Amino acid sequence: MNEGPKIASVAALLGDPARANILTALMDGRALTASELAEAAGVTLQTASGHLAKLESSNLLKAEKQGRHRYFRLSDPDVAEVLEGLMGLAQRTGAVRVRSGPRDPQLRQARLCYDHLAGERGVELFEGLLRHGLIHDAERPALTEDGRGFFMDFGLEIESLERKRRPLCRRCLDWSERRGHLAGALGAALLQQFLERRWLRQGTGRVVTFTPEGEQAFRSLVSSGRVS
Amino acid sequence: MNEGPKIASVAALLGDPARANILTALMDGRALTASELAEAAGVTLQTASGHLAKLESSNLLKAEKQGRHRYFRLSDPDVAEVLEGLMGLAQRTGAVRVRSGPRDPQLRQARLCYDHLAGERGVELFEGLLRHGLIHDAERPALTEDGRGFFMDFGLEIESLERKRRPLCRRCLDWSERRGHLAGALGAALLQQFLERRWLRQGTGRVVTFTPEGEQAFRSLVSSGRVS
DNA sequence: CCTATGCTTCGGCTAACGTCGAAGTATGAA
DNA sequence: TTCATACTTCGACGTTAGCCGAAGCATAGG
Repeated sequence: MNEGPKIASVAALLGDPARANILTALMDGRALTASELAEAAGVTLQTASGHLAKLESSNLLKAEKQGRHRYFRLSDPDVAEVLEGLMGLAQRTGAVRVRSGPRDPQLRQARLCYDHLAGERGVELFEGLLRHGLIHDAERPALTEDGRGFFMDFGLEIESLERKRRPLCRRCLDWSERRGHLAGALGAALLQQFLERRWLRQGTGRVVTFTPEGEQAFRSLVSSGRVS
Repeated sequence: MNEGPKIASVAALLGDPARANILTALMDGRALTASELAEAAGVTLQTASGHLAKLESSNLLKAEKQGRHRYFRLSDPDVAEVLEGLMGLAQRTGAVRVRSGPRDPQLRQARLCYDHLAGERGVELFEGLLRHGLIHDAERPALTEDGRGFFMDFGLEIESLERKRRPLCRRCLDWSERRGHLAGALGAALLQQFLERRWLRQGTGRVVTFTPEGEQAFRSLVSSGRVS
């Protein structure tokens, strides 16, 4: 009979609960590591690794190596569209809709990206530092003289950070904002400093939330390039 | 994490080759019987019945009883759209596109619908008979006096047909044309007559093809209401 | 009534695949 | 180098689910 492309293999790929969870976790366009996806899918790392290999070799996912992590994202917006369509069908088949928890908006706002700040706040911070000349070059960021002084005043041991093999500054793509945020040794040290100053509190999982004082101080830092 | 409706169960439904074949066979909007779908899927009737039950209870298919047949069709155009989307993904995953065989167009043109003529030709015949007053009432068709004479001249034993319990005329929905064609005892007898006169030759499966003479005679019948 | 046909249900067999423990590779940090 | 972390590969176990034979309804027609 008349048959188009075989949809069965693709659909079977999407039909496994673990893989479906992985894909839905990536639907907002972010890139996540294998470990994160394993947790999202509720399976062990080995199992997730197998799934990710299948999804990648079917061109549903693209992988990108960054350090010792592998970041996965949907290979194309089309994939997300089909997933959307399937969700539409799922509703009418009686599949339960799980209410989007309150954690997700929080996650987009401020979260840990391995060891530095990501999300809206992470992007704001990065762009604020650039704007006030504390770092320069958005693509290959580096510390300026002004920035050096500022961060040392802020309590960071810049010299010891520079002796590490790890690059001081690095741009990390923020997948919820599709823009850059600050990674590298400086990014990690800044996050630590934020936590020590109790500007930030670590929530469940990767979520971090600003304390009221932290919120105020962060605003000041971003807008004026200074800490009050 | 943030999860929408669970796509896994639906995708798993589409992920079985037999079910995928069933669904793709229905993608053009036609309604097919369980047996036809079993053949299309390449499985036995029992197996297909199980699949159809699942697809129906998931609201991907709607069933309609007609005599001792059950006609299945996609419950909604949305379903076809999602299938289309999956085909798109399937192409890039490297799934092979099977060229549309030559049988399908033939099938749309002229085929057996149980025991009478269906497809484009079936619809043409039905509408020709109506137009020339050989039958009347497209919804609940009945033989006219003119028609009675015509068909008896044509070689049909109308009187014995009328003694049967089976209704003489019946309208049957043609799913490739979405219009009516002639069923009932008269429809069956007409098909028999066409075959006996060698206007029609039975091909593989449900396909029937007109012979050159048959084509000409059929044209004349439809356009003028007479046989030359 | 009877037979034929279309379809469904039941039961058991089988194959496929997701799962995880354990071991192996690669990268980063000290 | 040494240790830790991130990830992959291998192997085996276990569940799932598709599949078909056989038997059971339901409808059509004689």
